[in-house]
Amino acid sequence: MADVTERMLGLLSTLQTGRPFSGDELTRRLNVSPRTLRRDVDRLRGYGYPVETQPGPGGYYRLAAGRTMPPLVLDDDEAVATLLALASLAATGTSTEGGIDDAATRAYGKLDQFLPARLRPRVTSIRASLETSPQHAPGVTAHQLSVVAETISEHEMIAFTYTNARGERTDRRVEPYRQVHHLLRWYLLAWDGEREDWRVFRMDRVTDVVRTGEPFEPRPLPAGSALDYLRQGLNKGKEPVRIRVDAPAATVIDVLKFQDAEIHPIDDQHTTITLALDSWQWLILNLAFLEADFHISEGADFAAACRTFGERLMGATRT
Amino acid sequence: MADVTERMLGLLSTLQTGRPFSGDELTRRLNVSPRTLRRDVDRLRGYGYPVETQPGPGGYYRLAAGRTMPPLVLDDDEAVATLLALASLAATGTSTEGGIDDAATRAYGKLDQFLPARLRPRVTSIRASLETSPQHAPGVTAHQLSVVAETISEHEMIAFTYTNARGERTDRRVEPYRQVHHLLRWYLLAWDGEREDWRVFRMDRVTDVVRTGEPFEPRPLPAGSALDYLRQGLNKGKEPVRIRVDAPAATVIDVLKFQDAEIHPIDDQHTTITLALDSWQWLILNLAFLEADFHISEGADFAAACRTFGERLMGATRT
DNA sequence: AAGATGCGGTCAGGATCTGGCCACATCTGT
DNA sequence: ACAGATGTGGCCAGATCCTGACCGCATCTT
Repeated sequence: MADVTERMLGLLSTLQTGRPFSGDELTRRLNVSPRTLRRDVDRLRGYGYPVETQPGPGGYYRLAAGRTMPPLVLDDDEAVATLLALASLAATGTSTEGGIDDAATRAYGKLDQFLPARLRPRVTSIRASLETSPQHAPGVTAHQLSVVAETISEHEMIAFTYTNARGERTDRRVEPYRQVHHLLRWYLLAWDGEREDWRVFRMDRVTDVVRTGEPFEPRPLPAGSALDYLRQGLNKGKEPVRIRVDAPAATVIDVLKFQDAEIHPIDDQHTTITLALDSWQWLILNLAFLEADFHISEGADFAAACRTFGERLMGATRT
Repeated sequence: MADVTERMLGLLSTLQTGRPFSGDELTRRLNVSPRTLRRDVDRLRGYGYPVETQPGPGGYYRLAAGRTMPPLVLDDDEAVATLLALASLAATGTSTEGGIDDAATRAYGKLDQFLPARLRPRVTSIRASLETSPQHAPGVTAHQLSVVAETISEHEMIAFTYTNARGERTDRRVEPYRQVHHLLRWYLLAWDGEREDWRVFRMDRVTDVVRTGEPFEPRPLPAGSALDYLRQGLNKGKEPVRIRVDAPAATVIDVLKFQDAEIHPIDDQHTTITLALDSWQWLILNLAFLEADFHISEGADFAAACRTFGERLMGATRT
């Protein structure tokens, strides 16, 4: 009895010629019974190969090659971009069965079979010459993301188990609205009925997703986009802060150009910054780049965060 | 446990990427024991696929060029991964005409034609429900990357103009060896004949690539991999820093995801970070986000910067 | 030398495969 | 309409293969 995989590879090779073969002919080639041949054909179909048949006199099995690889209208750049996108995603994850990175790896290994013959040498040369830096990111399964996407489209509630950052598990039942990809993480924006509020979940902490079959009436999103809401969630509160800096206004404007702040010169060498603080860490980064002394005139919470972090920095350097 | 044939086809796809994979990584992807993996590799060898290995630290399995691949189909997860990869790459860049992100955006819009009809509803629902966060990264054209890949494969010298970080332009003529994707940037590892040494170039600073038609005799790479050499080059002249953090490794990995650092757990609640210091300000930002105590074990310059900035923060809060 | 990788034999238990048999569906040619 | 030649899929008992665990070993790097 031959190795099954070997036989399947042989059958694939035979069928990829695109010719029709009668069952009788295939059983002779493979040296198996007609029943086993039928199982083999079913097996190929299970893997996604579109094997066509026709019963009756002159009946046959045939691999519908034209449907496996439909004519592609990707131009050269698009094909290369697809390849590079897969290479990049393949390097992002934990190499777990079912993970997106695993699926991306396999797709990356197959892509040339879906491109016109003229692009194959290019794919081969890119693959041979490209290295990607591994990037650790929490695993999410392609299956879970696509199930959730379908329930969003169909306005169907889902239930799942959520594990928060401290390891506590809760069962949730929500209306799903958007999935967001942000800084190597996948998030779900959903309405939580029990809490009567919007919630953002990290998809790598979501397990045991179940489709409830229960439809919901869509409600308006809580912000312009799910991404906006996600960002707001990551930045709590907005404390008014005023800082006097020992630096010229022009310097301050240059360093704080990505910060939404009001900047006024006091004199040639001193400047006032006024802003609504959303992240003390990002403001500290800007102040670090300024490399100038400063004084916090307003903003007790920010001052407290600075004191705490300052103490921490001093403590870190003690031997 | 997957059907053996299915698993072998998946393993073939994975190995076809040309990358080296450790046994550990493959066992995780395939969800089998190490012993079974070894049998699978033997099985592939028996079918004529030349799988190379290297034992010892950094050991791996890799598929050498040789045997033709059987016809392969995209499974559901692979199709989803392709879609997500394109979505992610489309959001990464500067939206410049000709850039990879531009091509990825177009391919993302065309993916349906790529896929069997049964997957179309899934693609549609993912597209409708997914948002991706824009990520600014230096732009590179798909055309340039593929031209360079071809010259690497064909051992052909290229000429180009290079603009360094200070804006100075030089003409270069080099032997190209590898393109590397690392932390959102594309690099080229090449041998520079004039300088008689290896050089790493950022591809977004490379312009006016010209194929010279002149072949070169390949020389051995300067390190185990181009990525290793790239890391050494990027780290050259930077201060080695070692920090002990009172936080679990998983938390640290989460926060330092865009930092090129080695992160090792000491125990459940303590972690060591080892890195070459690029910018003390950016590292301080990461440490601020960690919200945990830490101690600097190595890196006198960094410690001094922390002390100075700590004093500045403390001074800023005095009334 | 220690440790991290790959290697291959052996075993018991479990899983899958096989050919034969059967009733059935579909198609073509007379 | 019918006969015959094709493909279809369930069921069964017996045979075969696969698996993880265990073990001792080889190779490579630091």
